[in-house]
Amino acid sequence: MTELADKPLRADARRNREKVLTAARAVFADQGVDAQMDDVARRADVGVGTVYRHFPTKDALLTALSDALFEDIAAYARETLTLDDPWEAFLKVMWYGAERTAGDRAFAEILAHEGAAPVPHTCPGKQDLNAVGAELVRRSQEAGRMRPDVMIEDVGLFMCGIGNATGMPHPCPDAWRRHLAIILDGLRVEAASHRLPC
Amino acid sequence: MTELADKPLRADARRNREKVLTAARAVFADQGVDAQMDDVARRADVGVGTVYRHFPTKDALLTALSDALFEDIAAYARETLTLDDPWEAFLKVMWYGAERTAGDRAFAEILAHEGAAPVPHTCPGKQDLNAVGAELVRRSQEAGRMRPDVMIEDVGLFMCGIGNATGMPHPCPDAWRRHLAIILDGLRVEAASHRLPC
Amino acid sequence: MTELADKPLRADARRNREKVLTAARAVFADQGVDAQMDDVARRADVGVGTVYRHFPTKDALLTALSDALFEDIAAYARETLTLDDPWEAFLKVMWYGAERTAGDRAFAEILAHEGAAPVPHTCPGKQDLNAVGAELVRRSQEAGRMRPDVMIEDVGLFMCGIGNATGMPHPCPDAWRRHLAIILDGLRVEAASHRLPC
Amino acid sequence: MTELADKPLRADARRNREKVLTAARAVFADQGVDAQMDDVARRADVGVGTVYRHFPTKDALLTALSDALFEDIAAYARETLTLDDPWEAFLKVMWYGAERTAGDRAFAEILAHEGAAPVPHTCPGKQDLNAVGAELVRRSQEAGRMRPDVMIEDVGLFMCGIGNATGMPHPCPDAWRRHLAIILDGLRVEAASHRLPC
DNA sequence: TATGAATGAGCATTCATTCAT
DNA sequence: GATGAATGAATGCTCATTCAT
Repeated sequence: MTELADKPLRADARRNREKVLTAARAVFADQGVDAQMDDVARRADVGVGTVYRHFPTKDALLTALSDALFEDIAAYARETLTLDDPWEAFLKVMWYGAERTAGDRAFAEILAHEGAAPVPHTCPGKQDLNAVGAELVRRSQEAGRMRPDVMIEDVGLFMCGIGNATGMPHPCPDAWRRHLAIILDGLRVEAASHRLPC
Repeated sequence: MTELADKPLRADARRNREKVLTAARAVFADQGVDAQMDDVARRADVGVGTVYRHFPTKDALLTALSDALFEDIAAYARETLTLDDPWEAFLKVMWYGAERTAGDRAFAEILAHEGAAPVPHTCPGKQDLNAVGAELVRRSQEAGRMRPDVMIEDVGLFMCGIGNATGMPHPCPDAWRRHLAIILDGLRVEAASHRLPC
Repeated sequence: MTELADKPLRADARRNREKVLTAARAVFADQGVDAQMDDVARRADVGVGTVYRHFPTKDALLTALSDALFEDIAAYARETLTLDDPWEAFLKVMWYGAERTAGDRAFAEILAHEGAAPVPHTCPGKQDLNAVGAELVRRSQEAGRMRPDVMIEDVGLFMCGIGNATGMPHPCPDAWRRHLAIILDGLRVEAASHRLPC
Repeated sequence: MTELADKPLRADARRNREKVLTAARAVFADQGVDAQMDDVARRADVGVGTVYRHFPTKDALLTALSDALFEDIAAYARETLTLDDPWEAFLKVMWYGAERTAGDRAFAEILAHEGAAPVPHTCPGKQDLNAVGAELVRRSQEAGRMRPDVMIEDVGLFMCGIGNATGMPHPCPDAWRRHLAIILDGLRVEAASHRLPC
């Protein structure tokens, strides 16, 4: 009953939590948000009850997963802040984020339905990524490489588009790469033909 | 006994069919493909049976809705073929199509999940739009206005991205317009910084 | 509005009633009692409304059909009453009735579920057949050809058994003929090994 | 940790499975195959979900029920193989099987619609019963007690007939016993007046 | 009067979540 | 704590019957 007595248990619990998260990541990435909690449990080789012990609802699990992914991209982005060329840094982050998004069907779906999404707009990972992203955008614009009328919020739109482009019929494998390449070209100062609306 | 004689009956049915289509358009546009048939019926102010009389399955209804939208955009596109400037024509079609897509959550979802979609790849409206779209792309490229490495299939990706971007949190209303503007700038010959991958 | 004025209409109506009955006979004989009223209407080449004008419910239609079949068998049976040999007469009726039953899936099903059947026990055709059948049984027993412990009510059981035997897997086509042949042999005086129970 | 250790859980599930089976037996025996899954659940005093946990579809439940009944009769039949008199053995099995069939409306219906039945022709219980039944028939015929032109497949027809005859209006309770008695008399060598058709 | 479109209760099945073991 | 069986509201679809035209 003491805190020490719980420790071994907690280690066990943490291990289980990891098993659940890993399984959930695989299952949702593969089948999208409509995958079933039972599938997650089966893949984690635990009972559903255990999944629910760690994540009280399916939405909570999806949120944890998404937040971790946002956090991961944010961490990557933070590292690029040390690079000399902010535009190159921005490009790297976009390619990295798109790669992660394209590989995770549930994440792409969640990005897309942000309106009625299971994941709150304000989860920490997303906030983080927004902050670093904004800095990258600001520096790229200051360096005169990115068109000045782009806002950090626009970037979320790109990601969402990329994610959902996965799986669309297209003669090229990884067609999303073409999608992103065009967008990135459109973001360059040289590309701006008009000022963005709004 | 004349052909006109039985019109009244059909007129009634057609009126109801329109009511169903209108209701379905609203409900699915609003709630996406997971909206319920009962909601459609309720909104149309008819019984579910009536919905099913006109459209034998939910998928059939979704297909009818999507196909009509494809057809509508295709018709618009066909008109622009008479314009002198093919690039301007292409721009107009993109703006029109995006406008339609952005306002219809179900259509955007269907575009996005083309793989396992309820709507067959080969519905006539889609074929139509693809044909006219391809022509617009070809002419724009021949006129030296659109980067030559773009394929008609890429355009579907853009639409899908635009559609799913709707509803994302963004300080601008109609944020998708910014998304599209950037993409269109990225499509110009002047914007191409590298050849597209694949 | 006079009776005469209605006459032509009634002729029309009678013709329609016949069309419906004929179609219903074919449809129910083929698909059993679960066939749909719409199928009957389609086969009769009339609207469902017309079917319902002549027969207020599906059960009423099924009853009319069954009753006509009972009546038909009863008529056949009445003719055999003129034959010299009552046992031969009985045999003829059984073979005739079985033939009709085996060819009509709905009739067989209705015979089988008499308990919760759509058709009232007391429809005239059935009463008729019972009366003539009872006479045939009585005479056969008086002539010393049929075992004396058989009751007319037993005969209904045989028919039901025959009807439902149709369609069972069996190496012989018309396997029900074997079924009936055995039953008829079992009904002969010579066959009785014990008195029947009850 | 021993095999016995997780028995309690399984015991609980098995108890529920039994409850479902018992309820289903009663409900389907009473109302036939058209009885509803909700009724089964209500009668078993469990949620529908529980019924579906143990039997994935209604057909699977019906199959389990039928197969168990076939198996039960087959077991009974196997015991009679040790008796000296094969004809007596055959009679016992027929009476036993008929008793079981007469009390189960769904089973009788399934026997009758073998063609389009929910239960596969090849369920183990049925195969079993067929095998033992064929042996009983063969021995009865070798012993010169059963008419030689009877086939094992004919026996299925009798059962079906018996089962469906239940519930028909008849002055005797258990009228099917008279039906069976007559059939069995018809199967004796002495009863054969002609060779069976086909 | 005939038509067939409209109705809606009914039914098999699914799946997020709870809870007894 | 972990397990997985139990729960039951929800959902797509059917079909006997009604009723406006």
